[in-house]
Amino acid sequence: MRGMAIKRKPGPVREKRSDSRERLEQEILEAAKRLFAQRGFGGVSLDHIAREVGTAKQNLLYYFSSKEALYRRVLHGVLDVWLSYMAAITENADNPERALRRYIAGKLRFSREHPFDSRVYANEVISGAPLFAQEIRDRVLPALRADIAVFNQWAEQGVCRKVDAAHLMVILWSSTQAYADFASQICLVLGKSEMEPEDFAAGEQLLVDMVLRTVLRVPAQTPP
Amino acid sequence: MRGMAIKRKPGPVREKRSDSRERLEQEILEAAKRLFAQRGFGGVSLDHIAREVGTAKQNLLYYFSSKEALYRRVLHGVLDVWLSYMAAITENADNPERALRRYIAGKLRFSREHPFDSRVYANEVISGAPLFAQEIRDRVLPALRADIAVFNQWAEQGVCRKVDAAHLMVILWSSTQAYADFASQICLVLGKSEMEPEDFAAGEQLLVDMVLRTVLRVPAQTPP
DNA sequence: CTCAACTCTTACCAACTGGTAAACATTTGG
DNA sequence: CCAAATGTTTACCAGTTGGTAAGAGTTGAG
Repeated sequence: MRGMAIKRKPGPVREKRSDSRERLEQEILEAAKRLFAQRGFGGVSLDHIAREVGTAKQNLLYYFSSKEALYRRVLHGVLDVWLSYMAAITENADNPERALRRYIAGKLRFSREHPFDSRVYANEVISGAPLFAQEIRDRVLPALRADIAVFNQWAEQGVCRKVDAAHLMVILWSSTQAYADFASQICLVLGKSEMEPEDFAAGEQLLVDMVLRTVLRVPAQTPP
Repeated sequence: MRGMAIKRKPGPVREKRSDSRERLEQEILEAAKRLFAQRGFGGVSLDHIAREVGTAKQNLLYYFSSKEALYRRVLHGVLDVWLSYMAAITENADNPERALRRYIAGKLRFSREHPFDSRVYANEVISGAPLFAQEIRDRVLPALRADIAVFNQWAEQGVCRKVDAAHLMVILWSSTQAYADFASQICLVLGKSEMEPEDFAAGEQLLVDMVLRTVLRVPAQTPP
């Protein structure tokens, strides 16, 4: 299948890996992510994941040295995605309203587009982040601290009301996250079997409204 | 053949037989709750719970007919506690500001006083509430619907701005819940090893501020 | 074509899983 | 006091767990 000129580039420090290897590795990670999201680390067996991918458990252990190693890889990928949606505030430090709007929109988009990533993250944090605290410290906290710093700067400049930025981030983070993690409950509340784009839009509008009313000095131009 | 005991049903037929039974049963439920909260249903073994209580796995199965039965009992208890903290809105339907203040305070008190209950609930919802959807439908939804109805009534009476009550409840619910479920992450953000009462107070103040600013027509008397 | 590296499968394993059956122990009512 | 009811422990089970060892198949560069 891969007869054509395989343009396996020099690659990062790795040796030559065939496309199929990379593809299967990715498939395993995807399946593992879905299952870990639903049942947590302890609730999933290697066999379970392997069957999902259509291979044998022992083959997973060829690609990943242990269950924990696989889980760590999943977590790492989750964090990559998560962080990629979170840069709005520092990128728009000159415009609080735009920064907040984009941040909320981004986090909600993450919840909609990557619900499994969100749930893996949530599961890990709920169990006390035993394997992940360090990575959170190293990668999430700096980003969060930067956001908080921007908030405080806005307050000092008088552009914004002085609010507790850390707790504001907690509220933003948790309520946007809820649209992925607690989707099954939100569906029950809304009386639907699945959330639709307009439900995310409604949540976004309300949350943006709440935050802007709280943070901005000048009333924001939100619809009545 | 021992004694004349015919096939003995392990299930409890009598209730007030002895205090010790009730006490141990409660101990088991508590330990199970703690472990399920941390690792989810699939991540905990009966043996694990039994050792925590200081008895043997087989004895758990004397008190609870199966692992799932035990888990259901835990969930049921969790929901009892959860609901007991949630009546503020309908109880104060005549006073929106007081209702919202008490609701938020109550939910946060629940998160502080019953973090394990909160996490068990969260775990169950994240995995799609496979064993719990019915009970949520029967017990949580009516309460939530009643709250939403009160909101809409306020809006119709012109006491409040018209907001999407369902999504407001999602935001309230998730952000208060976060102070239990995501405590480990909040601690990292706050740079503490454990949250203190003043952290809950700060979160409460901000959340109340946000909600009242959004919902009330007359600016609330929150501190600047 | 050849051979070594890469990928996958078969065969195991000891520890653990939820659960059953029965023996043993303790409490309790008469 | 004694027997029945209640509570706890021992013995066991078949299936699953994460993980190892080694062999078999496949691939591609020379």
